[in-house]
Amino acid sequence: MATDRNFFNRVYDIAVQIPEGRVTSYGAIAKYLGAAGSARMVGWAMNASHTLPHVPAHRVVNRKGLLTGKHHFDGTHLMQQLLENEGVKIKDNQVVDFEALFWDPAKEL
DNA sequence: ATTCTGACGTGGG
DNA sequence: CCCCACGCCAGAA
Repeated sequence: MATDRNFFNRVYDIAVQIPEGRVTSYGAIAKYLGAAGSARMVGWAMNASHTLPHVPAHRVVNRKGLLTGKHHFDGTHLMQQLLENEGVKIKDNQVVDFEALFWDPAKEL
């Protein structure tokens, strides 16, 4: 894995900085990383985050605010519960007031 | 090395 | 808003 952790590290670095009760999109992170258009890789990195100590992957959703990655968590509703626990309301696998809770690294960071 | 596949995004209709 | 097709790059078989 030479291609690697550097890319993952970058994603984690951003994800970890996501404030509680806030959410962001893969594309936003990807864009901030300079990998705009390759948002998939961000998701891929998140997959690897599964092995890391603590990465708030539940705060990362797709551009529609849909909890696309909830399937990758242990439970089926773990991601939703985590978000709701932070004050983020979920409606039909979708973040309520997504635009209001949206946290753009390129803008906030 | 070749071939999918994938936690996405964008553009066109 | 929805649906469809393409692009994008990294990793696994």
